[in-house]
Amino acid sequence: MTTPRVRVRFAPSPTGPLHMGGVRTALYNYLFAKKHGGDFILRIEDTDQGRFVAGAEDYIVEALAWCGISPTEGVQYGGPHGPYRQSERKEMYRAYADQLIASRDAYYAFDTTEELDAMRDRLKLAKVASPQYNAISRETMRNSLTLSSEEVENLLKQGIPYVIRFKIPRNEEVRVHDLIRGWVVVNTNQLDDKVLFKSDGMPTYHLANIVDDHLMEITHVIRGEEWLPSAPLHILLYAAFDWKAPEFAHLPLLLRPDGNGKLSKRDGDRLGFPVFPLDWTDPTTGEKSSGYKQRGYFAEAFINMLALLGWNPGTPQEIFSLDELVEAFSLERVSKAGAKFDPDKTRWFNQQYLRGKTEIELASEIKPIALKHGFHHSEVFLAEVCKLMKERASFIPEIVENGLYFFQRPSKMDEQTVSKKWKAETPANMSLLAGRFAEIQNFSAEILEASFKNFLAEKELGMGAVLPNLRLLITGEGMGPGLFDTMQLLGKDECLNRMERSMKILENAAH
RNA sequence: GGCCCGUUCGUCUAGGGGUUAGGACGCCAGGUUUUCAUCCUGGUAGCAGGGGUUCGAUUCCCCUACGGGCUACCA
Repeated sequence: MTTPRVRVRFAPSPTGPLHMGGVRTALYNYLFAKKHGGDFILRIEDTDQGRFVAGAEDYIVEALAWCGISPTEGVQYGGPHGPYRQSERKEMYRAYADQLIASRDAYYAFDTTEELDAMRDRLKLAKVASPQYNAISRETMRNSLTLSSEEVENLLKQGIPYVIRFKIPRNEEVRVHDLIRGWVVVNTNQLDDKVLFKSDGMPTYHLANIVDDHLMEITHVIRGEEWLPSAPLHILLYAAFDWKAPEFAHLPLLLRPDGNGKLSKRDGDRLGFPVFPLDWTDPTTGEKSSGYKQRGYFAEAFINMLALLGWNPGTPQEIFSLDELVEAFSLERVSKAGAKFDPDKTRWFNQQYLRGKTEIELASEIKPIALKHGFHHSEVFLAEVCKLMKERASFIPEIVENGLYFFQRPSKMDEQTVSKKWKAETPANMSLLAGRFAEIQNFSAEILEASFKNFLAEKELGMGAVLPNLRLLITGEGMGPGLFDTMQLLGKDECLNRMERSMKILENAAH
């Protein structure tokens, strides 16, 4: 007997943008598939027509693509097990529901919403621990178990709306084996007769999921912990169809950074970090949410951070490329407890990746940002800026935003530096310095520095008294990268121009 | 409420019957730097509580507490 090829799936519903928790689930599926030389399938579970959100599917596909998680088969990718959108598989689910009716594992239920509510209220009043449609309460409801076959026939013929419910057996132990948690045992008395097929002609998640996983030959179901309570139902469903159930692995949840509870979009807004991979605008409300990509995060850093939230390689290594993650990944090293998301650590990861880039790579990254500011500088110039700013930025946009003076003349002088360093005798010294710089032919950092130091020696001045003021005139700031490097990049004419201009600004401000 | 899952520094985590309980992020201090950042060195801080089992429990078992998830004709 040969072990079947590993096949996993990520099966989101298109009800909105893909949350970073969803990205992590997709990532773990992808890593597991690649690790075992298997397939990663992207399936869209759009059986709830009421919650369908336009553009959500495209968002999911684009977000995964940005992350470098590419499905072997799936929606918008194609493959031999298609279609991969459940709404397009609608017809086939009905036959499976009928099969369970025929085998008496499922039944028709004609109860209205009002009747269901009344039943639950009644049970609540009777202090029943968990009021639900189950082996006991179904005896009092209108379904094909309580109604005569003629009545059922009649109702069906009349077109009375109905659902198909799964008949959960009474008082049986269901054992679910979870690759992360071990055995989980649940008594069927805790389970209710789940609706498998809705009155609108669509299957529910439970039916569609099991049927598709079977038809698509899924070997491992890796999904969020929120699905653990319904795993026993799924086991029962596989048994009813007489299908071999896949292996299960329920992933710990991603928790909010402060307090408790699972990470939500609200937390991102409140604490100022994205919860989505890409920007998203809600098509109905127009509400905008920012994404990691647009905030300047590298996909590799984002993925690296996500991989280590709930999994660890068992070695001190923290920086992993996607290929390295594939190599190192194993479900055994996934932790059981939920993990709080840490925006600071995410920033650190991004900084590590930024460091790893060459100046040329960074230059092409900042080009569009510079352009947005109206800066049309050459790539050579941009690369020089990146070289000077690289160590002082965690995000790509910071290179431009914290170094605006590379692109434009400063219009105001940093107040703190002015009040601390700018003295009565400073203007005279600055003018003298400008005169020295004007004589320099080869305007290089080395020569500038030498000239500057000569000046200090002659005037018997300290570095700390003069240099901050020179920086102020050139950049308008009290801090920044090596000043002589900055000046070399800006060039002689520009520097002299700035010195004169900035001194005028300071002069005017003094009056 | 019921059922299920979980609990090692503030956070992510390693470890596992005998360890000075290790690392990373953050934070703090010192050094380097004209400055800021980087970098280097060091520091702070943790086994939820109570019972067992054991020569010995943070590690195994039970209980409690706390946290989370589920409890729809949503996924």
